[in-house]
Amino acid sequence: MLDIKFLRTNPELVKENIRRKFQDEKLPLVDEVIDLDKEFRNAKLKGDQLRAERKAKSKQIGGLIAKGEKEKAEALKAEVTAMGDTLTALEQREAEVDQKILEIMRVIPNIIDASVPIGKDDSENVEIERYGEPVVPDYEIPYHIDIMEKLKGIDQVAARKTSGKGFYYLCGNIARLHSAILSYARDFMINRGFTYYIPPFMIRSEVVTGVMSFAEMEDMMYKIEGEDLYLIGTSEHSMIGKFIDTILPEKELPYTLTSYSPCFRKEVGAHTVEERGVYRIHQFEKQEMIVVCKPEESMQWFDVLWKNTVDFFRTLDIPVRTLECCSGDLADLKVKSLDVEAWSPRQKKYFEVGSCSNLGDAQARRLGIRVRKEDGTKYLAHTLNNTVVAPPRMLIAFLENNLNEDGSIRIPEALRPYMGGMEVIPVAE
RNA sequence: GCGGAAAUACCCAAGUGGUGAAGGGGCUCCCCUGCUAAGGGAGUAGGUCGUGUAAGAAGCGGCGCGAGGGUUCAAAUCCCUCUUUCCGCGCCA
Repeated sequence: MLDIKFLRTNPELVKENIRRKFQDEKLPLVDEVIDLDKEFRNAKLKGDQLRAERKAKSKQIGGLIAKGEKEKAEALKAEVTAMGDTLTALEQREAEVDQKILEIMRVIPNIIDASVPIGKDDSENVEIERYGEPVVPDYEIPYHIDIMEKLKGIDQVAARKTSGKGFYYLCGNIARLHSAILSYARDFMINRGFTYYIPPFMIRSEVVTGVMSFAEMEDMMYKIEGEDLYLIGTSEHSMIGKFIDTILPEKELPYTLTSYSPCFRKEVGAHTVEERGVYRIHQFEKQEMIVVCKPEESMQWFDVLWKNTVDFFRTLDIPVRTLECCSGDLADLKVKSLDVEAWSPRQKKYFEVGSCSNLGDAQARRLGIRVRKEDGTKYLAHTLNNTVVAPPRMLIAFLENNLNEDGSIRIPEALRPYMGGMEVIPVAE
């Protein structure tokens, strides 16, 4: 979310940014919100004046009553009552316009970083760098579900019975592998100086509407019936929610946090749940990183964050590449974003396993995340987030890249301590 | 889950409808004093919005006493809903 003052003084810049994101349909919103802003400030000024008058007169009434001058008091009362309707109407309009402004400001995209490549959609994202050799072995790599089934590691039939499409039972060594990856990811991030968090898995609607739009909420969030609670779609929801309306002492920055949580998503909308597979599902688990820092440091942290993910995957012998989101593929709140993609030897292409974002001060402005300097002055923090790993999806890459010809799975050295020393997951009898 | 009590500033805390939300501690500045302690004086309601401006300055104004509504000429104060904390009981991995 942009600062309305910034928009007011730089409307052309904001429009140019909208064009660069190929959202021309939003162009009229800029002038519209400028007009609304004018109206709001007008109404506010008039309202303030009326309120000041009411306040002063009410005090006079008190004085008159104390002195016993009842008639004068009554006359004054009538005056204040008379201005009541005007004020009520004004206040209503004020609130209405304010709400409208907020709605529009939430839709006008954040100013993208100068380094973001211009492009319409994800087909124009730009590859930054590859890490590791994308190998295609000379034996066939089966679909990941088939690999898992051969290892007796998944039961989707039962999951459909108990929970429906988009759920899974992981079992045996695959379930253990899943947990091992998360534990390893946790320690990996702790070793890089991040603080480990296990957040609430349910949050109040107040927090949900803070971190996403109503449309997103409808399409993603599961609501608990009869409670004002929603299942989180990512730990970012509770981790950023934690900072809503807070003023942080500057000396405590940066906050570098890594959180684990299950994630629940309805996945209504453009993509639907995968019929067969664990690529897009209603429930998964994820290790995440969150950084809250000074504005001048956010780009450095951005680099640190995505490199963490790359390093993590490399220690598991999975080739990855990073892909920079072009302007059109960048979510409205983001200044800059990179996808980390893992190699799929079966599909002979890379696929998304993580997403690293710098939100600049937009999220902080929307949620009231401020920093107080030693001298007492305040500014908005910058926020960033990135996936460390989301195992069910990453298992696809893991299994495909570490599959032996006989169907067994190599366990990379880094992971062995978390698998009880196991070097290979053997084919089930 | 039930019953009771509570929520005011950095901390403690007064305030049951009426002019500027007491008082104390702490903190900041000043005075006094070989130094320190003690003492004296001044300041200290965050935050946010508007106005103002070269400016995120000064000044002025609105809102603001856990949050949101309501009653009233006027609400920290009265009413309703919610949240949180403490105490007691119940339930529970």
